[in-house]
Amino acid sequence: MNIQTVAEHAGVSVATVSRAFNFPDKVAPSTLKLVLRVASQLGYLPNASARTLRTQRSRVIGVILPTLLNPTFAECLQGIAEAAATGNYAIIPVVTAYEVAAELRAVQHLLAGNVDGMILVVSNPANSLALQQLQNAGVPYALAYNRHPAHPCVSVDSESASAEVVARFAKLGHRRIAMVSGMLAASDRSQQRYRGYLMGMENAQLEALPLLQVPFMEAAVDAVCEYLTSTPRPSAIFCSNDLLAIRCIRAAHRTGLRVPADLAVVGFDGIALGEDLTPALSTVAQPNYDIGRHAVELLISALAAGLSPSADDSLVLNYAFREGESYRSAAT
Amino acid sequence: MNIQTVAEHAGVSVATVSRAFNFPDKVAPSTLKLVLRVASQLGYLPNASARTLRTQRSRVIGVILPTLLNPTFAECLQGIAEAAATGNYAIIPVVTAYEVAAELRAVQHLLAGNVDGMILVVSNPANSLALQQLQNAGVPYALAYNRHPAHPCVSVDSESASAEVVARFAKLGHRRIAMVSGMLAASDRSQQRYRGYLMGMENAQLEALPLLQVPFMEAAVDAVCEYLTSTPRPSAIFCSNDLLAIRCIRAAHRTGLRVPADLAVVGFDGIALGEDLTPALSTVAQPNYDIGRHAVELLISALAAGLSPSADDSLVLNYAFREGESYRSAAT
DNA sequence: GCGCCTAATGTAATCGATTACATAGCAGAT
DNA sequence: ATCTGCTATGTAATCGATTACATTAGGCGC
Repeated sequence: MNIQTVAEHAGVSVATVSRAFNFPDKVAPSTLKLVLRVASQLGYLPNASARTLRTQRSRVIGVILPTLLNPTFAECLQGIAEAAATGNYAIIPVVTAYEVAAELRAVQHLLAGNVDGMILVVSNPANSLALQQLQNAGVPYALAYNRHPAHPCVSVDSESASAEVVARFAKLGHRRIAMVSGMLAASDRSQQRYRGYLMGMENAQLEALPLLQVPFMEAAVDAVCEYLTSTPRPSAIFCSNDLLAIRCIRAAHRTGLRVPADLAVVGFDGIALGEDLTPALSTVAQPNYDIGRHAVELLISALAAGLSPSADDSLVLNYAFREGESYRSAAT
Repeated sequence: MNIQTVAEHAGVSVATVSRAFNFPDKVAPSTLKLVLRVASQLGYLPNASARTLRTQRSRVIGVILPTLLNPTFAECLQGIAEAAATGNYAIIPVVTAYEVAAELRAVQHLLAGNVDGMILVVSNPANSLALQQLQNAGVPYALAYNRHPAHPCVSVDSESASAEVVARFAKLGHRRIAMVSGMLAASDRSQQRYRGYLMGMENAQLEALPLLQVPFMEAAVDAVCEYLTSTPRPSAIFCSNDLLAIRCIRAAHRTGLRVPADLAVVGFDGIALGEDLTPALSTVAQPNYDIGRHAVELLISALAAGLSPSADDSLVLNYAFREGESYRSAAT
């Protein structure tokens, strides 16, 4: 079913049919009604590829993110999906499993796919080949979670947030405050959070403990168990994300420690599930949904104006420390 | 950058360039090398819309699912995404928030978007307008999680699984076994699980308790708290999904009950997070990732053969009862 | 050396929209 | 009555690929 057929059935030209759909007030009201009736009778829907080919605009946004198995990104993608739908855009998500090679492939693939713009969460914007590729292709984009002065980013101030967590721990009397993260090399966020931790410790005049980097999520519980049975053990743990925090709590229980009585645990991300756990997860809650939503809105409004988002458009959203129940004063 | 330009730079015709990309063995090796070199120098990538327009195949799969805020579907989408990428397909996901009107809109939108096929999780395949629409558009599709004899589905036997859960409870001495679910009307899965519960109770010669239907996730904890303080309270609760189960555990703690000592809780879905909770969530683990993956593989292999998946292609995957720690013998 | 077959390449139609430009018709001004 | 200007509509070029069909050039058998 194409525009030609509709035109014939309605006894008008293809131009009129096209206008009926794209500029309804450019055709006589009677003609408009006729065309729309015929079109819906025939079940006509304008062919997206033809339109894209002609107009050079696809109304599709590519999305590149590490994984959907972390609810943080799933929540973010939900925000992206809804905002895109609202703006009449479709999305094509691609997952990278935190691998930079996959980021590059994804960009390449999406570029070939004629997307109008892209939202991405990259490993590290500072040295990302994917972003470079994107820039000299001239395709508009916005980063989510990442933070870099040279790129349009929607993020939160992970560093301050992390320092604040440490400050709270310190204020409650914790002295041995440890940090657990994934591999620092895998993400700029972990790095920022670690810097925040170090800063927080310095501010509190406490000695930073060696960072525990967990290479794989699956290895987390065992690694933390081992860490907790070494002496002297920390009284508080700050985790660079909520999934790790949940595993720390599990590790604590497994080694016979009660949370928060014997060990305080705070995460980072604010996944929705955390609130329903027992103990409710204490965490730095990022507005994951809104990070996605804002990134899309940023991109879409730039697209509407016919330009690319610039670094000046970057947004720093507020985080909120979520009290939870996995955290409290140091035992005395 | 288009095929024309590449052809000129390489001193060949557009047909040769096209063949170099699509049928490399139909051009002389020397020409092939030349064309590919020129193309990569110019950064040429075949325009997807033009190709789609001409070939009538987009290599895009539409995906319709309720939400990404439930890790069940996020895990499934991860499987879909990876399988699609492996098969060289892109995906366009659309979320419906469990609303049938949104399902219909999504189908319409994706049909207009020239997708080659669709994967969907609908509210109820038995009376889905979206599926009808899809069928008379002749677009190949496969359902995930849904179960219906007239459609190609990838699912697990929710009914048997649920009956099995009840049987296990009964075997451990539980007599007052309750079920909590979302609104039954919202999904065929809940209905199947409820039927399984009823069947299980009958098999165990126990009296089924009235079903607690929770209208919104946010209302779950309060609703369950109220339910648990009514007398006589159940000693075991079977939840139609893991998110509810997690909230039941929270509700139990809030009303002063220990899990599993005072109340046994079993969920359904097998979200990855459940394993890391304390107590580890007991649940009917569905292979969420594989459900997505198989649905895509089913669809892709039908597409490759130039036809639509049929109801006969339906797959019933195995579920596994995950023991967890939120469940044990009734107190005596 | 001639004809035939095959391999390599080229020419041009085609997919289905959008849109610049052309044209027709009609109202109002002069 | 003629001209001007505006509205409604039509004609045809165009976007960038794929591919049926045409053409050319060697290779091989006889």
